[in-house]
Amino acid sequence: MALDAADASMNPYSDPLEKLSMSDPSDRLPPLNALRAFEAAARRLSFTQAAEELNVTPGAISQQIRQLEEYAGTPLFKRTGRSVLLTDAAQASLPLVRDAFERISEAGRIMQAPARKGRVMVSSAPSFAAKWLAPRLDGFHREHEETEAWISADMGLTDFTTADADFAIRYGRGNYDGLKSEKLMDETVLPVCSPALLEGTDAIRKPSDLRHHTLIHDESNENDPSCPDWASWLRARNVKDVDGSRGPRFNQAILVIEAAAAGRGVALAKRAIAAADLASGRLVAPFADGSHLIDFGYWIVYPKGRHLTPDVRNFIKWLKTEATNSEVVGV
Amino acid sequence: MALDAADASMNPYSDPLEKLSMSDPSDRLPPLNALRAFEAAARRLSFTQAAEELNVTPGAISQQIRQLEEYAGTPLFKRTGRSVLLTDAAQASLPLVRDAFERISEAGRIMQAPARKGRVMVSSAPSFAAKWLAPRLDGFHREHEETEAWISADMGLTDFTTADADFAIRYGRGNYDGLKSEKLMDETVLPVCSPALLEGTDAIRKPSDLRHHTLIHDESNENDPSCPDWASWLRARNVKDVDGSRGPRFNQAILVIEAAAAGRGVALAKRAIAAADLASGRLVAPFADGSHLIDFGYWIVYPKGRHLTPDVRNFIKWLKTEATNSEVVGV
DNA sequence: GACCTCTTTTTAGGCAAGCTGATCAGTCAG
DNA sequence: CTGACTGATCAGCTTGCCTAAAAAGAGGTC
Repeated sequence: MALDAADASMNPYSDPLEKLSMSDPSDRLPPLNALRAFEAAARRLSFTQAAEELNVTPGAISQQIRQLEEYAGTPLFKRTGRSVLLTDAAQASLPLVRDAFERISEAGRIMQAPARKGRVMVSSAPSFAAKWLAPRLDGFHREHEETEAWISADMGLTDFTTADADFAIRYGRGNYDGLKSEKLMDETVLPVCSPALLEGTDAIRKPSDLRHHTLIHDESNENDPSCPDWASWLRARNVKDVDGSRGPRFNQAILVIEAAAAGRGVALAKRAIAAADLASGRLVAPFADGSHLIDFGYWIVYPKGRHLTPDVRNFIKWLKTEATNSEVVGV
Repeated sequence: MALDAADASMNPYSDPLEKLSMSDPSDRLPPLNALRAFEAAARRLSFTQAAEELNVTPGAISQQIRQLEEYAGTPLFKRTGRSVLLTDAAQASLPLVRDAFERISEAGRIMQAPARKGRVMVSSAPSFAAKWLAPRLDGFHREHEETEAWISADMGLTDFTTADADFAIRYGRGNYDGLKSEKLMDETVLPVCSPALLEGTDAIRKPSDLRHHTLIHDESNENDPSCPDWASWLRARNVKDVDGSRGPRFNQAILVIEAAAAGRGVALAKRAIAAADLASGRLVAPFADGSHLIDFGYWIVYPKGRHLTPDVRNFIKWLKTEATNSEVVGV
């Protein structure tokens, strides 16, 4: 279908202009590695930080940017000595560059899919991984013998641009920029303690009995205003003669659980994290009505546009079933 | 907002799995240059052709593909000895890769926009460029002194992946895969000849007079069934005693025009290409009702998603005005 | 079945891109 | 002014990438 091959070349205009259409095709695309430096530098607005991110020296970034500016024929950064700013040309092209790299990253994952077959890699907060996820993993493996799950327990937000987890389980409100999230389950907090504390002279039977016991505090909930601390829990139950502020504090849910299980006192613990120990009898919930639903919950999170393999989808499906069961059973 | 920085690391699962999340981030993205080789090889289904396209040897492509396959951990091509086929992994990732490169290409253009300011680069068929576009260009330059137009007269389809024209003017039906097209103007064919042929003993006054003259044929219209040749033109006018098949044939519209202007005979010419010579009196249209509207026309064409600079938009606007004027005036 | 042709692959070797490390230069705070 | 931070530059080295040439397969042909 050479539709306009109709006309041919011998005309007075083709000669002096030929070099335009004949410009070396290899110049058509920007230098790709330079683009990566550009993207990082533009995102951080700092060559130094871009260099750290890409594990090279600032000099390397500087040269890559210069190369790209030679390609563009125009500056991409305004150097102000102390910091760098984007020029209009850079600003205008950046979204496309970023988008392109996201696609390339996703394409890379898809290419690797066959090699990863039978493997699901999940990133999760350590406490949740240890106390909720890990104990259930055998069940998944029994259902899906061909699939092995790799759990990566990470602190902090999972950065999907550098981590290579298939998805993450995050604790929060579910609103994550640029990420798709599906609710896994709600969370509730409730008082828990070692069964030993239900016996003896200071046996715990009602909230006011707490005055004889150590209160263990979980500071990992600072970001969640809906999550009660001991003070507000006691206030809600009209318990006046217990000081809700005393007692040890831990910044990790798992430490709270372990301290309570060791009999050090009564903790206001997350149900999901305490569940396994409640089931085994290592911990007990002394009050029937102690539970308190909070705003934060567990979410299955992955980048928008990510293609999930069948293995991953199976795992997520299983996770949701487990979550539903554990909520129904109250464990 | 370290939402799930709540939990920390000391748990039995973080150790053996740490290497997963800690995998070198530089491995996250596929090797970019290898990706370009992959895209070309996948499109052509041939390493050899991909090598030609990228101006390298087949060996280079082979190595790049191997490198990418090492990254993917799985083959991307099935080598059948005679040709190569895509594996599922390659097939699945290809659309994303292609998309990414389109964005990168577009980003590159945007980066170059400031350097190209004041320049509009148009690709057009040689005949149209010489006979319609070039004569009008002065008018554009008078209206937009700050903008210079560069005309690239190319045979064949403009390949926007290698050419760096801002847009192309194509002759055809306007349906081009993956390209956006806007109608510039229709085309009609009509008999034209040198004014000398209207005088003397064999002066042309009515179609049947053509029997005394040479018929010049334009073979550049083979693809357009709606475009009449001399035989069908004569048949439509019930002229029986003229042999519509005799006479010289040219495969380029501009040669047809020049032959007619030189007095060699009567040509069935495209109005747009003949217009300038008709206006100057170098050519005349011997018959009042000789025109015949055809299906093919002139289209302004550029890749979907291309960002047009103000200069380019001005030029296109001017082109459309010129086209409308020339159609109204019938020139 | 031997041969021919058209592939991709595999080597060794060379060139150039890219990085480093040190130095220079500009900006800003104290 | 000085110290601390930034990016720019340069020489030198490393490494990625390409070429050239030969090799290995797969069809097709005589």
